Amino acid sequence: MSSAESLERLEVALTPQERFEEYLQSRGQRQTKPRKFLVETIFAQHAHFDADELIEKLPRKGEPDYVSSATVYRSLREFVDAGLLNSFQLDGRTVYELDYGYPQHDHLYCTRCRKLIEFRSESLVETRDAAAAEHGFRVTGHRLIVQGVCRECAGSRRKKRKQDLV
Amino acid sequence: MSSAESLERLEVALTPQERFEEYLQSRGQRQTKPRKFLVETIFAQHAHFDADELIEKLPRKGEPDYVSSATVYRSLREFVDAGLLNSFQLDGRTVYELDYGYPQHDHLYCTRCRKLIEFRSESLVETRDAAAAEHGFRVTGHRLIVQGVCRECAGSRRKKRKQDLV
DNA sequence: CTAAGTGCAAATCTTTTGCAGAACG
DNA sequence: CGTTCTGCAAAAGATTTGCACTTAG
Repeated sequence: MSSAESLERLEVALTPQERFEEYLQSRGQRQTKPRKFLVETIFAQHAHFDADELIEKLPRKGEPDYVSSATVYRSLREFVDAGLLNSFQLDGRTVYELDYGYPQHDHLYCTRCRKLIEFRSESLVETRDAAAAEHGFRVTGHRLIVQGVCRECAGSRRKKRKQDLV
Repeated sequence: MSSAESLERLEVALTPQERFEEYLQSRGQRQTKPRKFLVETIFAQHAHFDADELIEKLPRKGEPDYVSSATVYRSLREFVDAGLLNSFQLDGRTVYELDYGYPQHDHLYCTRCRKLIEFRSESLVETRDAAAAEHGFRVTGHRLIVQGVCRECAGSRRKKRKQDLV
């Protein structure tokens, strides 16, 4: 999974597992071994990850607790739906991050080392709402990614690489 | 191509064709019939579009000026590189918009009708830069999409659809 | 001429889906 | 027990790529 400068975790009433259980019950769905195992694995660390990176960390086919990738993909969507995870697109793939128990934030994306840095900005939300209001637009959320070069990469003065995208 | 509330076009010294020609020359690449035709088609209107929508508007196989989709994809990337177009990800696909000759802006995305509304905000950029500065991050650009419901859709009180994503 | 560009078809990559058997409640 | 889930493999959708032929300069 990718490294990332992270924000503090918040106090929450329920554990992710409990919260997910509520979600499942409310929809007549079942608490299963793969789902439990995935929630556990994902919340065992704070990091951004995509489906593939998650699958890499899981037991392989044949080993105990193996989960097929179809189930991984299906579960990730449920977790987003349940409010456990957030997702967004980056360089073509879907990136997930912990949402439940973490404050709303945005990202700085270093195009050199591909690191995602989280940051909070109150005024950003205000500006967003003001702009939306001018268009009679009712905001439900937003996705902001600021591209650039992080402190570390800027320090080690390397020349721009071809991969510095978008 | 999708409808969109649009911003004014700016004054620019070169036409998109000329600008692209410069780009090609600077890299020892060639001005070809397909490339010329694509630039012409794309800049003939202001709209957001993806590769597939563009291909739909082009002549079919067998007709004059037909361009293979491989070439469409290849060219779109060149146009972005050349600064003619901008691109971003939306609902899984790559969306393009005219960049050369248009002011920098962000988007409101209506999750009901899928319309993209452009808006400008000076303070947004300032806020972005301030936040980035706190992390010693050198900004090269950003991508912001504000999700919600546009005036028209909010007016015609329809209930939320399943597709109201992220 | 000859390097760059194009069309075609096949290959990738990521994610989704149909289905038969497994497992919750 | 009746559903809901899962694993498997195949499908799908978007984009890329290898290659032989075409074309711009």
